[in-house]
Order: sequence, then structure tokens, then C-alpha cells
Amino acid sequence: MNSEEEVNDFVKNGHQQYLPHLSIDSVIFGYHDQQLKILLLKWIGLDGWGLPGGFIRRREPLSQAAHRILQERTSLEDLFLQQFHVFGDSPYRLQERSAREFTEKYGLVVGDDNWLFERTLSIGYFALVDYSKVSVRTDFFTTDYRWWDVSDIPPLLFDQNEVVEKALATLRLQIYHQPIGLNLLPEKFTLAEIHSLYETVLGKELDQRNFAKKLVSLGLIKKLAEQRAIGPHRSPYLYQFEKEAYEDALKQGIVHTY
Amino acid sequence: MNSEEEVNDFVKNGHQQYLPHLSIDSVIFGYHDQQLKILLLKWIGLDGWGLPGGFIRRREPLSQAAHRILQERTSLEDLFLQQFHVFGDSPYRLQERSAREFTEKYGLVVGDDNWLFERTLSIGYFALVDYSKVSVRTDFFTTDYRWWDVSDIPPLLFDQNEVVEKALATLRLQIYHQPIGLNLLPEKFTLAEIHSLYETVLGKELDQRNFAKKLVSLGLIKKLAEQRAIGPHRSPYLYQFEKEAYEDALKQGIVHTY
DNA sequence: TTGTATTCCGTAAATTTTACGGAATACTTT
DNA sequence: AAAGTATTCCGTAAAATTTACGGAATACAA
Repeated sequence: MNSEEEVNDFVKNGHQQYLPHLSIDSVIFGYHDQQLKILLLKWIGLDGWGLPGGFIRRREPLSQAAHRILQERTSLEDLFLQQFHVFGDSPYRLQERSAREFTEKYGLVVGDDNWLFERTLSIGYFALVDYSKVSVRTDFFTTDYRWWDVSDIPPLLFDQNEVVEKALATLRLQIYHQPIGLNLLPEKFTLAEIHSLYETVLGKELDQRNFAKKLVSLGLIKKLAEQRAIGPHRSPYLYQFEKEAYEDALKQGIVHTY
Repeated sequence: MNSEEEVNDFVKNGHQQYLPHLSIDSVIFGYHDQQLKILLLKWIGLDGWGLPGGFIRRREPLSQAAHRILQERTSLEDLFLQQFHVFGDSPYRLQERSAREFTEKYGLVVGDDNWLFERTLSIGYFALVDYSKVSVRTDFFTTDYRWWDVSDIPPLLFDQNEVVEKALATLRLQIYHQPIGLNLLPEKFTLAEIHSLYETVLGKELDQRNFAKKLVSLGLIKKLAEQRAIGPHRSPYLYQFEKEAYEDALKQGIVHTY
């Protein structure tokens, strides 16, 4: 959505194509080189940063909408995307405050009754990707983007700081239960790679040997016969996710026996 | 909503009061006497059973809407109600198939463009209550209700069987993490009471002594000095939930250290 | 040949979870 | 009053899991 014509059509007629009152907010965790970051977009006019998001087409399954929105923004497909909460306790979470402000900021003439000004509940999704491989697409409303360190998130639009916090909590809670990381690591990876991913996401150190034992005993990864030559003195064994275990996990999560 | 006038107004003008395209479905688990049941309503006209639910008022916080809907239906207030998933992958989850069928069934004349016929996503909530203490209120659309055993749920409207399954899975997963049961047991309860509650919900036997040790060591319950006289040979000690631990749990869940 | 960086294990201790039975109490019945 | 019965109340030993921790072997570089 970049040309003025497209934007105009979206603002004026979007309610015909999309479900009103509902949006999807995506918390895209980007991991690379021992750093966990979140993708934020800068909205023109507003001085704030916000989460990438979008609307659900009227006849589009919800999860498909979440994938489409993420794909449009990052070009990433087939990600593990997880719905984690609906935010709707701030009933006045409006996209803008008034038609006049909107006109001033974007130069688009709209009525006070425009669909974008109505109350919007937001469905939160999160994903974990390798941010060095993502090329972010901006658009008319969001001309800039940046990956922010999770420990240093700026004040966000609306209640989105709460959204990010809840996403992070859910990510950490589920990292041993859901195939988070499947889209992140290469198909074959070393212990060191997955180990530092987990350390970074959880924000704490994990004993290497015990970590490997645990993941193998949970059946999530298996050791391959191959080694990778990555330099002098370095040819660690490769590991791979256990496909079946992951598919089970995708369906039902890994259930604990209490 | 019982009088014809009220119903008419709801059907014709509900979209002015409520957010369209969104509903709340409540899975109300009822426990009593070692049995775990679910409250289902029988819809007139349709031959199916369905979950109690409702709509969100245009300026009403989401969680407040969930409480209101439950309260209107059961008279229960201040419950622990937990949002667990948004269902929106069946894009054609319509309330009815057509205006004509609607008119035939309910004797109300409506247009094909009525708000009730539009696509509706549903936000699932669940609660756990003592079903012997609930007096269910029916209305124009739902003239009958029944508590069904969880192992014997009939085919439900739309995709609601999936909703129930997911609610049950979430309930079991969270029973040691969230203050489920807080609204269920009396303020002071015996070990036998909470023990059989957990056994019933989880659908398996739990060793009494270990169970008590675990709940106490988790800090969820504490033993009181009082005993309860419930009959010959019977005056077990009473236990109580640890208020602070529960409040923490309410806020963030009880987090495991992996 | 020596030195250095890197990978690869395995075991002992601590903790947690599980399994399991018998003693004491208080009332009821005879 | 005594014996019987139903109920509550522990505690410990074994098993499983989790945690802590260091040294030997390898492969290249100097």
C-alpha cells in the first residue's frame, strides 16, 4: 500500500474489504548473533513507534490473515505464528483521535465516521525469525522501521507495550512446548547455535551439556552423523529437529505430566 | 432478553449497541460431587446445543463483557474467567443460514443483511463453577439448558466442539498455574475436597499425600488450625488458599523454572 | 613438535517426584 | 464398658530428574 490512490481507497473503502473493529498486531521477535529484538514501525504524523499489524479480510480465515499480514510486511512465509491474546480492555483504542488530525497528518480528507476511527480490538500474534534475513517493507503510513532490543522498547502506541510484554512472557513460557525456532535456525544446526538461541530468548545462562541432554531427551532434536566445517579447530556435529515430535507439538503442544 | 419486544429490538438494532463480527463463547465448567460438566443451551429452531455466549457492547472492555455475559446467564459474579483462544478460521461461521430460515424459526422478519448473519469471530472464555449453585437463565432463543458430562458432549453448533476441547485442554494445563477453583470451593475446604476436584478435572487419580504436599509446597494452600465437624469420625483440618500467592498467580500465572 | 582453541563427553550430588501402610482418633454398636 | 469400624493423619525409602562441574581428545597453527 504505497501509492496515494491505494491509500485513499483503503481509508475510504477498507471497511468493505476488511472486518471492522478488529485488527491483528504482530510481535515479530528477531534473533541474530545473540540478540533478541522486536520489529517496530514508525508511523508518520504520530511520533510513536508501533507494532506491525493489519486487518482481516471479510472472508479470510483468521490464521491466514495473520500469515498474510506478516508476509506482506516481511516477505516471510510458512512461519510458526502463534496467537496469544486478544486485547480489548481499552475500549477507546482508536487509530487516531479525530478526522481533523488525520487530515492534517496524512493529507487525506475523511469523515468522523470513518471505519478507522472506530473502536478496535486487537488479536496478538507472535513469531520468531532471523532478523538478518528479513527485508521489511514500509508503506504510506509507516515510512521507517527498526529492530529494537527487547530490553529497550520505547513507549508504543496505544496499549502495545502491554502486548509486547505478554508476547515475550508467552514466548518464554512456550519455548520448550512449541516449535518456536523452527523457522529460525537452519535446517541443520549445531548445539552451540540452538543453545545460544535459548539463552538469548530466556535471558539467562543454560548449562550446555544439560541443555543438550534435555532437548534430546524431550525428543525435540536429534544428532546427525554429519559435521560442519566452520573453520580451524571447528567441526561440530549437526543436529536436526525431530520432525514427528515437532508435528505433534504443533498440534497440541508438548504436554507436561504433573 | 425474553419479551418479544426486547428480542425484536436486539435483532433489528443490536448492531448499534454491540460490536458486529465478534462474539464471546463461554465454556462453563461445572463441578459437583466428583463430576465435571459443561453448561450447554438448547437453541430453539435449531436442533443443536451450543455454548452460552453474547456480544460485546461498543464501549465495554472485553473482560467486562465476558463477566457480564456470564453473570446475565448464571447470576455468578467475580469469577475467575480466562480468555483462551480466538476462533476465526471458519470464515463462514454464521449465526443462521438465511433470513428466511430465521423468520421461519423465530417468527421475526429480518433482512438478509441483518448483522446477525455476518461472519463472526468468537473469543473463547472459560470458568469453573459449582454447578449445584448456579441457576441458569434461559431466554427467547435458548429455552432449555443442561449440564453435560465432559466425556459425553453432543455435536454442537458451528465449530463449538473444537472450542470445548481447547477449553478443556487449557483448563487441565493451567490448573496448577492459575487460581482455577478459587470460585469453586468454599473459602475453607478440606484436603479431600480439593483433592477430588483436581482428580475430576484432570481425569486421573492423584496420590492424596503427595497431592497435599505439592499444593502446600507450591504455596497455593495453607493448613488452618480449624477443623470441620462433618459427622461421625470426621473432623478433617481445613485449608485455605494463600491469598498473596493467588494474587500473584492472577497477575502472571505461576511461572515454572525450566 | 609444541601450543592453542574447540568440541566432546560422563558422573556424582542434590532435588524432586513417586510409591506406599500403619497408628491414632472418635464415634457406634453390642 | 468394651469392641468394632470408619476416618484422618502422618513419614520414609526408592526412583527419577535436574543440576553442577572438568578433563581428555582433536585439529589446526606456529
